[in-house]
Amino acid sequence: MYGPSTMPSLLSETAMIEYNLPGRIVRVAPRRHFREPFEPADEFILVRQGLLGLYCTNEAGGKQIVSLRYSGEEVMASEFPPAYGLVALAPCELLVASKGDFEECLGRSSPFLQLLRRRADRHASISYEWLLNNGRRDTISRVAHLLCETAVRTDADKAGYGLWLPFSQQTIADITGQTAVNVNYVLNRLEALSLIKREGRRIEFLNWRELQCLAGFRPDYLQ
Amino acid sequence: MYGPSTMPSLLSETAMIEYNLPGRIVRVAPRRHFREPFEPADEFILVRQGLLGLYCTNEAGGKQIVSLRYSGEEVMASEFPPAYGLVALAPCELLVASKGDFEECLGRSSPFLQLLRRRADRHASISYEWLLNNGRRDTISRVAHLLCETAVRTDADKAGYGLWLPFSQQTIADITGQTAVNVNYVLNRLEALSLIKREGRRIEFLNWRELQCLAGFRPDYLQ
DNA sequence: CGGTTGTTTGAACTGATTCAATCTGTGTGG
DNA sequence: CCACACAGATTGAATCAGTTCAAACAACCG
Repeated sequence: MYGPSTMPSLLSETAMIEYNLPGRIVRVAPRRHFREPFEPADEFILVRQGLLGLYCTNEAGGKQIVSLRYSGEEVMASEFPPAYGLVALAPCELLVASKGDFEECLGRSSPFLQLLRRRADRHASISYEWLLNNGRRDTISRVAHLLCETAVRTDADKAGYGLWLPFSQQTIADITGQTAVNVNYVLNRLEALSLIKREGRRIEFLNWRELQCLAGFRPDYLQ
Repeated sequence: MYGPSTMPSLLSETAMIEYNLPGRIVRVAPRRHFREPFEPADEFILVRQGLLGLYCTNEAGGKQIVSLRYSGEEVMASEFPPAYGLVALAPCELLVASKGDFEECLGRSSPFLQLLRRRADRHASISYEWLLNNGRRDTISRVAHLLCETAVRTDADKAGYGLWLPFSQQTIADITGQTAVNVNYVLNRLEALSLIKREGRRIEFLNWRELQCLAGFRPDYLQ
């Protein structure tokens, strides 16, 4: 994919994709659905800026966010229309490439393939952790866990100024499988426990160690 | 991987793996843990017979089964020790191959790679569906959904003699994130609704259509 | 300014858990 | 063949975590 001298050495993984894959840039406003469940997904998507959520819905209209793609991460094309749709959880700038171009690029470059395998692996690990979270932890631990994961994935400062949460409380509810009302209670509880301090969506971690413990958070699964 | 004339044409996908990948055969008794969480996973595993569960545990010892691998399916090797362990949910016969041999085989054959990508895709779809299930459906729908999924994945007869469930009620609880006691209630409820009939672990589907509806089951995600 | 999205709070309700006990089937060793 | 152990299934009663419904409030944006 990249010849030894044709590419700057400290280009990040993501830039490596962007550099090699032809595609169009699409901007999506927050809360907009970029793709509905069961629509064909014959395009590869790279999130250049923003945050994309993969969501499923049940018959009653309940929404469950099943995966998050932060800036620099990707959504694979799939052979069959997937059961999940895509929402922009923040203003997004996407690089959208055709499946053909993507496959071609994949066939051309072994490092590119390696990279995507590693990433698929990581997404799977996170799914498993979320299943554990939603299946076997109470709501306060679930929210605490999401805070920890978000801090690590966005590389937030765990001691100083903290984390700017990219989620509304409703979105936290959609991720952790509960109601927005309860998320509000739980955030207050975390604050009452002196584990975090809140100002709007900004979260300051008052006791990162203790919060991880309550959440059962072990960053290993993020590699 | 296979030359046009060196391989019988109706060999299944799985046989294709088995045929090409050197490895040792391991037998695992039911309920035995084949690998604990956070142990290195430097081997590729093919389930030749039986049923393997990938599970995670929380601090309190609660177990969550996060994925199932039926006969013919595989567990990938991973670069880092994964947070999940492996349990045999039925007597298992596994083909265990070294990561080196696996990678070599992968590099050699493009169809093999395609196959594994398709499978990884499917595993991801199932994880997403499980997240929706555990996050946004009540316990009766969750169990109904698992019954439907199991019937389709094991290719059970949906009208006639039905399905032999490979799970104890505790295992169903570990998959659907509830207690074994409640699973028992729920199975009785499904029977009272005349959706299924039970004799031990054998499930007869009295109204497959209606059961799918209650479960919110759409087989699409299984391809 | 008015409309929309998001946050907060209270009170009533309920689905599911917890704890505890009993019962069934199955395999094992004496 | 019986006795025993063990995994699994079943049932009941008390409790509680989290939902639901409803309403008010704050913040944001064009």
